[in-house]
Amino acid sequence: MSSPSPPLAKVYRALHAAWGPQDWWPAESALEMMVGAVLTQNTAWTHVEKAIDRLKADGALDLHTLHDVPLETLADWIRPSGYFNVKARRLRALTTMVVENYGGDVAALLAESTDRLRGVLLEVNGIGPETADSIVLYAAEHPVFVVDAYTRRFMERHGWLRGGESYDEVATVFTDALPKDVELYNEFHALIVNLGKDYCRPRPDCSSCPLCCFLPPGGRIEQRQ
DNA sequence: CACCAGGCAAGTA
DNA sequence: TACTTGCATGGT
Repeated sequence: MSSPSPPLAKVYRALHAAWGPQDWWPAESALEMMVGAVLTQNTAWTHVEKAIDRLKADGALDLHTLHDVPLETLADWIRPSGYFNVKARRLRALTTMVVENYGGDVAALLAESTDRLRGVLLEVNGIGPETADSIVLYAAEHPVFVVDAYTRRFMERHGWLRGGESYDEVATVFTDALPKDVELYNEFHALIVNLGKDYCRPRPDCSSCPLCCFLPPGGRIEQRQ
């Protein structure tokens, strides 16, 4: 027995009709995309852009440069993205994995099967499920659904999750309800992030919210504490 | 001034 | 296993 899938295909169409393509992931290369995935952990994207701009300005957005410079130098480049000491170690762990196991060839890493790629990324200290799946979806372009805090909040507010589900359980709700399609998962995740945390708060006029027709039975979306 | 952003790992009970 | 805490800048 399984509970009915939430109407995620309809939700996606409503969001996409309202806001259009989100143009994720903004990056000129797979390496830049992977670096951004680490730098954006618990961090606003505008700050990540500053850090990536600094790397580019110094010609440092290169696997071997990132791998060879002192951690202190790396940390200084990425300072605007916050947690710079932690993230310097995480980037170093990532580049070390690519150098030691893939001869420094990012494309070779991304050519792994979905499950192997996800597993290899999760082995890297500092890469958890969301960062790994962001790389698998946006860099390798395999159809995995990226679950973040916004995804859970959005699903819980609509009554489609109770809360407390594991990462993989939440991802499965999406992959069970939708076709396995890279473009779809790409746009849907971006649209959910675009919803943000303060959408559709109870208010007299909710006409600007594209999701009013998906309110839970008997009411409006629950207000956050 | 407070709050928090496209998380994760390590420590504690 | 299930919480809690540290990490840090910069925008609102």
